[in-house]
Amino acid sequence: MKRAPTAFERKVYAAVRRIPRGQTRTYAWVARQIGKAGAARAVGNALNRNPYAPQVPCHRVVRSDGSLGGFAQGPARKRMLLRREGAIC
DNA sequence: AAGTAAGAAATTT
DNA sequence: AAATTTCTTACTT
Repeated sequence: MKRAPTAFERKVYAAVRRIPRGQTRTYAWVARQIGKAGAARAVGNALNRNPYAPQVPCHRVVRSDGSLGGFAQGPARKRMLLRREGAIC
């Protein structure tokens, strides 16, 4: 299972990593930061295969509606992390 | 290389 | 809420 991190993934990780603790961003927001507005889905894909799990706070990325959407580790995990950061509380 | 399948979204009606 | 659209990666041929 070797996958080479592409430029797209790299940008996604960088953008998500920039998210300050206690705040959430939307997939569209990240997609726009990397210059691929509209690729929100692709962003989710990159996070799903994120080889930088502890580096990339994918749990800080939520949908535009404020819903958690999906999560590789489970939505419960995301909810807990966000609650701890006070992002949704 | 080309085509197909799937993925955690967003937008529009 | 349902249907449609859009982007990228991975697998298969």
